[in-house]
Amino acid sequence: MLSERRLEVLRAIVQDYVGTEEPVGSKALTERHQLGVSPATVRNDMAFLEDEGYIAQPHTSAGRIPTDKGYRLFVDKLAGVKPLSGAERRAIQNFLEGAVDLDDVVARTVRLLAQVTRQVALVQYPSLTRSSVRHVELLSLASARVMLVLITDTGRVEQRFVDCPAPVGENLLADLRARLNSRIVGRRFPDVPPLVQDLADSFEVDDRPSVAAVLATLLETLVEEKEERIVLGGAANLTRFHHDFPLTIRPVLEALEEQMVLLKLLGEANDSSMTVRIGHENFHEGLNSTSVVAVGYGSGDEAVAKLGVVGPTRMDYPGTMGAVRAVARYVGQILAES
Amino acid sequence: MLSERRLEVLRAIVQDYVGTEEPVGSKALTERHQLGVSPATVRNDMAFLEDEGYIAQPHTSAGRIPTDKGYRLFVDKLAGVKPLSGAERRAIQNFLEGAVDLDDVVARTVRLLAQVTRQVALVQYPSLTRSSVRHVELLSLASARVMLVLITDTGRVEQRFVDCPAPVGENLLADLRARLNSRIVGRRFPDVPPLVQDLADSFEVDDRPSVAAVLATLLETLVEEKEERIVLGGAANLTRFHHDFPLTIRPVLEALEEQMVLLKLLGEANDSSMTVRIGHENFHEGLNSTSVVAVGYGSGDEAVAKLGVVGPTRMDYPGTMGAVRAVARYVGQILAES
DNA sequence: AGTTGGCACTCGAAACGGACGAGTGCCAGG
DNA sequence: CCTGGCACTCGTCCGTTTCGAGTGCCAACT
Repeated sequence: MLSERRLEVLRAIVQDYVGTEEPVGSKALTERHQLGVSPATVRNDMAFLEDEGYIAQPHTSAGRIPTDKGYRLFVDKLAGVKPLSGAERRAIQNFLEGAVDLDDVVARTVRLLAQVTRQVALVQYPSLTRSSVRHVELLSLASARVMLVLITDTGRVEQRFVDCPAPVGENLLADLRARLNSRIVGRRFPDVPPLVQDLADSFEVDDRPSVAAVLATLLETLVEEKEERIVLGGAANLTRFHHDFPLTIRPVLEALEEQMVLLKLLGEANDSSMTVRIGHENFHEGLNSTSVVAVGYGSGDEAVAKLGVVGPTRMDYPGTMGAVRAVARYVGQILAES
Repeated sequence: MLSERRLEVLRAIVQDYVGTEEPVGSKALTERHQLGVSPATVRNDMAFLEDEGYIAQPHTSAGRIPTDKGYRLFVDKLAGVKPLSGAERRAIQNFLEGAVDLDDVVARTVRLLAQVTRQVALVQYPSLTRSSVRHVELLSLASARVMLVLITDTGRVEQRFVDCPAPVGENLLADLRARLNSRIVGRRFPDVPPLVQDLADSFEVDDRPSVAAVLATLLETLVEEKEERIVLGGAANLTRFHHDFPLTIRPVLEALEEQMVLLKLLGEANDSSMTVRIGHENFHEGLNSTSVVAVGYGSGDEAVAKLGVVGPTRMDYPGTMGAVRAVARYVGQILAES
């Protein structure tokens, strides 16, 4: 077990390194923090911390920098969540309240988050699988071509084209629309399939294939994963770190363009509590020197999607966590109002 | 006027510089191209070209690089549009045909364009102002709260919330929906306003304020500019150039995050023909060493939106122009089919 | 007039090398 | 267990040198 003072030394190292971005030595530490001991003692502690894998030195005769394990300990045990100032909170609220629709809420959120944290922001669209149905609309485009529009309680709209095996009349369409809505409006997506399973049977034999086609498309839309879109912003902030190596920025940019990767980054986070994944804890090369701070947000008690930021492992964790949490809360409020 | 050979020298300089990314000298030029003259002669020509402002030298005793003016001449007079290979064309077509809806078409297009050109790709959503109305749907959310859904012939869907001054019954809603659709379906957006101007008058006095509110929101949606969204991809390609200066990548990334800037970049392009804007011709600092190649695309004869790429001024213009044009054509085909 | 070879010159990039100093590990004494 | 002292390491900084690609100019040639 680490003694109280050694923990304190680790905390000091993390704080200084995050501030200066330079390896921190024993002398500088004692000068900038009241540890009550001499540099020599700190050196011993540092040697111990290094043996345990919490810190490392880039090269001999240089200062120490925290390892992923060190940051992990810092986040778990040593760091609180720094709340935002009142002014910042008001600014967030004002900015979000100007949004006109869901797209706008998401767009504003991502900009806001990038600006406040000065890092790369990720915002997942309210997930379909946790949403419920507000309305289903069917439109006739051509005789055998139908457009299906699905509206969720989070304000999201999905549309699909359906090619039916037989012509579909307006009466049939109206009938289907009415029955469909009466059955599934207000239902959660996962609950829908059993509710519509036998719906085709109640129609004329000739119409059943067409009805089945529409239903199939509907169910497909409900489970569609690819539509768990994630919006990204603040990529320019990447240039604030890595100032030496455009080489290191490359893989990060590439990773950020892969929706699948982003989904994983946010997706593995636990539902409501905040998740911090540090360095190699992200299962993706190229993100090995970045950390992800993510948290769920939602219109009510339950999280419907996630948002978060991606930054260097050497980030200001307390501040970032505070900002992420605050933004998530306000977005939740805004969504609840609409 | 420039002699034939001097033009040839300029072309050779552009080609070599684009290939090697290094200033090109007189000796190397004569070795790599059959100009039929000696380095000394080329030196004279270079001096002339420099006087005229087509090329410049980064420092004394270095080779020459083309200026913006030089690239301009190259693009206008010396370069053709290099068509893609058959294999590339087939790959494009296959990739685009897998799209399931408009969002998917756009997403695939931007990825494709970034991949083919190995640069940053921009794709503008089919513009609202050139679209026509396919259907308007009205849904009751709460007694005095209505959701308006507008569907365009390009498959795009816009939704808005409307807060009405008075409760809106289902009958009223159905009535309004029917009348609205009968008047404006199939119309171009700019033609809509006069068609609905007097619509409120034909309703009960009590209902008129609510109807007016819905109409107001509808008209607002029609003219909304901000929704001329532009999707961007391939930002990682930025790191292929600028390998020396992460300093230069910064402003570009920042500019690319501003929707307004992107709109301008694409928007000033002429309707159907291809536009190439080189270096300072882009009215935005930070994009002074980048060029934009843009072209309109559309489902029919007319362009409904633009797409293009952003790359360094030292880009392969013929190849890029060929790729951009090819992608635009195939996207147009795909849109026409759906 | 246009082209060519020769030549002196410029100047950035790369290689070299020593001084500097922050930082370390270790040890003996408090 | 803490502390001051000390020898050692090694990366960074900075001035110097070397090297060579490239240039401009000029006289000679066609």
